Amino acid sequence: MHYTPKTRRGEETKEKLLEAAERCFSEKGYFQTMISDITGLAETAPGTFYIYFEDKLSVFRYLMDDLSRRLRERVHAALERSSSRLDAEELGVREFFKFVAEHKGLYRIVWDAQFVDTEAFTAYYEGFAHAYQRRLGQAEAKGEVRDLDLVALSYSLIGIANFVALKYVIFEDGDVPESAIKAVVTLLSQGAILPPSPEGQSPRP
Amino acid sequence: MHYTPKTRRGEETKEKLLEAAERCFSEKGYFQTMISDITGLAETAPGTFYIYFEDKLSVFRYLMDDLSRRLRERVHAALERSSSRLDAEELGVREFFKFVAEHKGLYRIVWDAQFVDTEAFTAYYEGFAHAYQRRLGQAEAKGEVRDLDLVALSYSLIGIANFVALKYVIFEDGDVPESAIKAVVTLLSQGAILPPSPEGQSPRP
Amino acid sequence: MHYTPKTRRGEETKEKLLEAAERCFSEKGYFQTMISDITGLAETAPGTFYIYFEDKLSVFRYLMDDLSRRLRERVHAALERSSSRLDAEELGVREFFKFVAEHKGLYRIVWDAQFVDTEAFTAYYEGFAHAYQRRLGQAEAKGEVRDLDLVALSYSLIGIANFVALKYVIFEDGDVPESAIKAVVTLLSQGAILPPSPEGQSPRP
Amino acid sequence: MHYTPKTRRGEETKEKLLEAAERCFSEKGYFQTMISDITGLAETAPGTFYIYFEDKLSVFRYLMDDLSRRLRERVHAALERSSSRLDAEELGVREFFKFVAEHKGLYRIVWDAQFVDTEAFTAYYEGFAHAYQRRLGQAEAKGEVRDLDLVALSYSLIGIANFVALKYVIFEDGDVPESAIKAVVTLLSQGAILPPSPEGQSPRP
DNA sequence: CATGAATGAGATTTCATTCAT
DNA sequence: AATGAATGAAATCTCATTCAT
Repeated sequence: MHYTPKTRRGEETKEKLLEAAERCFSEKGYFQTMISDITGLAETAPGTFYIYFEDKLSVFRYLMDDLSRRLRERVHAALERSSSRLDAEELGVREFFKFVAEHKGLYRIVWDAQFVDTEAFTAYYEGFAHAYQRRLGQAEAKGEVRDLDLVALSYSLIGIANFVALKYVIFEDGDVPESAIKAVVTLLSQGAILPPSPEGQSPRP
Repeated sequence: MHYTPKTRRGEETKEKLLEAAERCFSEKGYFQTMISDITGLAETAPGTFYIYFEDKLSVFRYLMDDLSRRLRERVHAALERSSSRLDAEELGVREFFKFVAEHKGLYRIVWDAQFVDTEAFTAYYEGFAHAYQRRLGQAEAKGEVRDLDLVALSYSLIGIANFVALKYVIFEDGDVPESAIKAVVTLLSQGAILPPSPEGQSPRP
Repeated sequence: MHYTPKTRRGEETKEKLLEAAERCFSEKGYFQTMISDITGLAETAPGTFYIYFEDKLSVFRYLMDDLSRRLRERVHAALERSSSRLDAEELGVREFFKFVAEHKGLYRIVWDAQFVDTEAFTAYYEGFAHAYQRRLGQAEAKGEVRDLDLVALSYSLIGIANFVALKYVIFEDGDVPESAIKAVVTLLSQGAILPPSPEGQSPRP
Repeated sequence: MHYTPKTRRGEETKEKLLEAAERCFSEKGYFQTMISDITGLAETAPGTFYIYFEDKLSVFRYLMDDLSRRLRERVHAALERSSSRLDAEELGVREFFKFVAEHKGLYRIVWDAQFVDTEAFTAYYEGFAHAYQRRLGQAEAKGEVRDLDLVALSYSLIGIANFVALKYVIFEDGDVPESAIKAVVTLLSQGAILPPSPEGQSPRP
């Protein structure tokens, strides 16, 4: 697979290349990143890249996997601290938003993956969704989740987290405000769209 | 802008090229689509492409705009038929899923847009979100929507629709089942994650 | 050779194409002029060009010949009116400057010719030079021209006229001032560079 | 600007490319020279050209500047050795003819420049003319040049040198004969066209 | 290990010319 | 006569990858 450096210097070079690749991919996307962009940023000669990596796709895959693993770990750790399913959801999205803000670049890479490496892209989301469905299933058994299509539900929840992050972190380049988190949690727990009441008065939750 | 054909034959050729471009982009993505793929599929000489379009980006933009316009029209028409906000949401997502299923190709193009044309990508979602926020605001005044951060809410709803479509239409290449639509509508109206019941069967971590 | 139009309309079209070609060649040069520039300016379809001309080179040659012929005629007519060789030179350069100013475009075409059609280019200048040498030879016999290498002399005189025109007409886009004509005539008749006089005083002509 | 090679090998390659470009441009002109002609002659792969130069125009400009600089240096050095203005003119044209003969290629490039790069073309001649005018002005103060329009005079002298070189070096592919140099020097110092004397005898200067 | 020059296949793009209408 | 769409050969340019030093 990847060449494993045998010296301290080699390790540093590989590290520099990986960091440079992450930045390039996240800023310009996979296809618009040239090897020379990466080696330029890493301040190495073009040929050096091929000492450590097979080719462009190989670094991309490595970064995808790395991203995916780190995100899972983080979210998983957050869930450990939760006392209820609703709590878990809130901690989960908070952690997710934090992760996205910290690794804006890596996060963007995922969007690019569908055409670079369709399988990796599918696997990424399906992996998340399956774990989610398992947890939702357990919670359902305990009466903490309504009896609904869990596949649809898991993708709905992933969609919410992704698009709220997209808006605040990617488009606005900021943090997700508390009001938004409250909106998400309320939507999850009570819904947001109310049936028309005959008298039209605002309902009490 | 685009060259406007002066004869029937020219019109047909331009049409063929647009269709070919749509198919190529949706199957291989923007960057992996070569002009020669497009002209090959359209069965024209390479040069013919340049009679009608400036370059690859120009066709891409055209398709993006076209997609956006058609989707809005469809959803808007659906909303006209709705009797309540909740009804509107249901009709809206149904129409959206139908559109995605019918134009799977065009829909995929949007995902590719962020690196091809960041502005167009942002504009696309922001356009949708604004319209959504306006409608939610009106519904809120009528007590049909909870008093929540409407920006976060609009992006949540867009996220739900997009990811459910991603799962069933793109990943599974099928239709969105009724059970999924029911899950979405229930989530919107009543929420899906319930607070731990007072009887307190303690959740297991 | 060229197609000869059989109708009034055809004649007009050919005329329009020739005028357009002249303007394009003179503004952008031969190689940078595209057939579509010419037909665009002439307001005809691209195909129409090929009804009247074999190809691009063919129009270029036509224009070169035309230019050459017209210039000769003009200069020749001027020389007819001259009473002495010196007079002829003055009238000749005046007529040349006038012609260049009136046909700035056509004149420029000549410069382009050396690479388009080396032979035409050589022929153009050699033609001029020969005629010049003949006249200078006659004048020499009459004691109106010094006994010098007439080939060198003819090219010197052509060079003077061309570069003075280049400066004032092409670079400055104006007319050649009287002072410049006086300088040229004085140079021709008395020279301009004086030997160093021991006392260093300005000489009297 | 241009890429600066970091190794001896790179330097050699750049040099080979420059020489090849010079030869191609001078033989076929700018527009008819293809990059592949240059790389073919330099015996490199097509892509190698783009390591060292941005594009065709960039090499052309480089060669123009180089030519101009070298010619100035040569002529300047010649003038240093002159004892009078007339002497300077003779040494100047001799040096010029020698330079043109040695660098026939580079010299031809200039003629092509007006459509390739109008500004460079104008700058080239204007640069020469200005320097010339300065020197003529100084000589005039010393009574070594007649009181004439110096702009016209400088372009006349440049024109003479250029067209005499054109004839003997470019057209004839030989050297400028002594008789031609004598003709030029005589023209400059005493003129060549004499006013008609009533008796028709050769005048004495 | 690192370098950076060289490669060359392949992509984009141009445009003179043809030809059916 | 005129049109203008279509052609396709040829030119420009890119960039992942190799390899001698």
